[in-house]
Amino acid sequence: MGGPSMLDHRTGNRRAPINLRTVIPDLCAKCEARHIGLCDSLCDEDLHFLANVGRQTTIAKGHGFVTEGDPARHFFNINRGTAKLYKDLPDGRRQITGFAGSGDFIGLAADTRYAFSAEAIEDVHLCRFDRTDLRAVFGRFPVIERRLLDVASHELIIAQEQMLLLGRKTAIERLASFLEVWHQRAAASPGQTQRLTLPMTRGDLADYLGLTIETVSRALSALRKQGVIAVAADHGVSVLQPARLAGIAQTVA
Amino acid sequence: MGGPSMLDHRTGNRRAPINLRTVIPDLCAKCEARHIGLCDSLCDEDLHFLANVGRQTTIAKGHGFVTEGDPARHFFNINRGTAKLYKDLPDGRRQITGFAGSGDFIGLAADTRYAFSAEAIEDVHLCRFDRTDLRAVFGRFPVIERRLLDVASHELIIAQEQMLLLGRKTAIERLASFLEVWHQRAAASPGQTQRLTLPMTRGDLADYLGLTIETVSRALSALRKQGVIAVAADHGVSVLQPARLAGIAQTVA
DNA sequence: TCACGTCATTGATTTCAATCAAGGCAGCGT
DNA sequence: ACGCTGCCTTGATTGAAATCAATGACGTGA
Repeated sequence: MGGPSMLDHRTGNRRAPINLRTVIPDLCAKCEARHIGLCDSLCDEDLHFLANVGRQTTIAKGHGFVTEGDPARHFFNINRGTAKLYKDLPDGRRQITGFAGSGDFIGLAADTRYAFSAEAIEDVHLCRFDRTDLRAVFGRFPVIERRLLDVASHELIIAQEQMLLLGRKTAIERLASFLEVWHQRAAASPGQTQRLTLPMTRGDLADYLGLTIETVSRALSALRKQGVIAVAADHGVSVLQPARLAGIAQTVA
Repeated sequence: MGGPSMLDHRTGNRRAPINLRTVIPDLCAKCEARHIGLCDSLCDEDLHFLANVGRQTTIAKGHGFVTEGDPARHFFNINRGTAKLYKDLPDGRRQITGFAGSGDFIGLAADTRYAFSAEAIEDVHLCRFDRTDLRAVFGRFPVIERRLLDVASHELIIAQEQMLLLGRKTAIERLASFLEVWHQRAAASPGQTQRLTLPMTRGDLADYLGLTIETVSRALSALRKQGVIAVAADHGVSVLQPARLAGIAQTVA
């Protein structure tokens, strides 16, 4: 205790990039007992502190766990599964603002009340913790606050890209853009190359892309007939021609 | 030096809300010499530090000062005037992702490169500073980093609201939503009650709402014919029936 | 095995906003 | 005064996606 690495995590001046996917689950110290990883060393006091913060929870597929307008008491970090985040209009129209998967953080877009609703589209394992506790975490580990600002900035970039999609792209361009993003994400993680398994239904896709179910289906068929993708029964999609997909998606660079 | 207020701004534990509109311009210490206001007291070292950070600049109406894809070297804080932030597709389609006015912060939605372009739609006075300097500012005044996280969170909320607008609202609902927001904002600041002067052209409005110029014009005419608003020549709009406007806008709550 | 509900695909028709087109108005420089 | 340009409005027509409609595939439970 008191060594240089100790100082590091307190000041937040650590050089090595810290991935939130590893940082935040470690806050669920009580549940998963993976205390180390936040930084090189933690003192007993830190461990004791972390042991009382997060709370591991499981949300069954199809169940909501955040409701727009409710007091924003919690933050969430997803360990496994996928959730959809959405906003509804009084007459039932819905806009899905994003899908949150493993490692993703839910609850940034909230002031005193949640600005969105959230529902599990697969069984979701997540770590829940109080906003008040989070404030204490910031005080103790400034690097986390810095990291959250980076996360928020990145989400803003994504959001602006989605505005471009919703405001100015055609149906087929929207589908291609979506597949492009998920293809990139899948390719980034080591494993299979071009085969994707999308966890969401056509309805979710429609609500995400600002279209109807029928138009999503037609756009997928169009891409399939052009030989750009292959569609399987189990929500599986194979990207056969990534370059053409990117071209259709109007990806700038 | 060393008093309680000193401790406050160093630890960022100040209770009173700090408005970025007052905080960040003060970083332009060299230009405006309004050093006090960040917190109750600053030591000589702080003043010297602040005197070398921001740089006051003026951007003439119609001129761009951020280009999407360029290395993101600077942050900006607007002191006066309005800028539009936008993304373009290769074929010229444009989506304006937001308008930044007095006190607003530009540059959060950037990683190593800008994810958007920015152009002044009025003469803009802004304070420019380097991202590298900003990092040092964070180290010295943690309260600013905390405040920036709040700002980013709020922008995420706005962005999600805009996704709902672009993905699911009709033309007239989009116009009404836009006027509703600007009406609220204007009403919040003391002064005139219902009269707005919009700084942007119909074209900008169209690019912001995901419509065409003609459709924006028609929607404005429709609202005018319904007696909800009155439209003046100089981009002036008076909200005559705020409640009906909100109803048309499908504002949830 | 069958009935039922959910989800997806495809076709026919309608509709809302885009496009095409014309004209008005204000500012500006010559 | 004149023409010019940029900006806005309004009308006529077109078009892309929504809506309406029918059908098929799949999983589940009786």
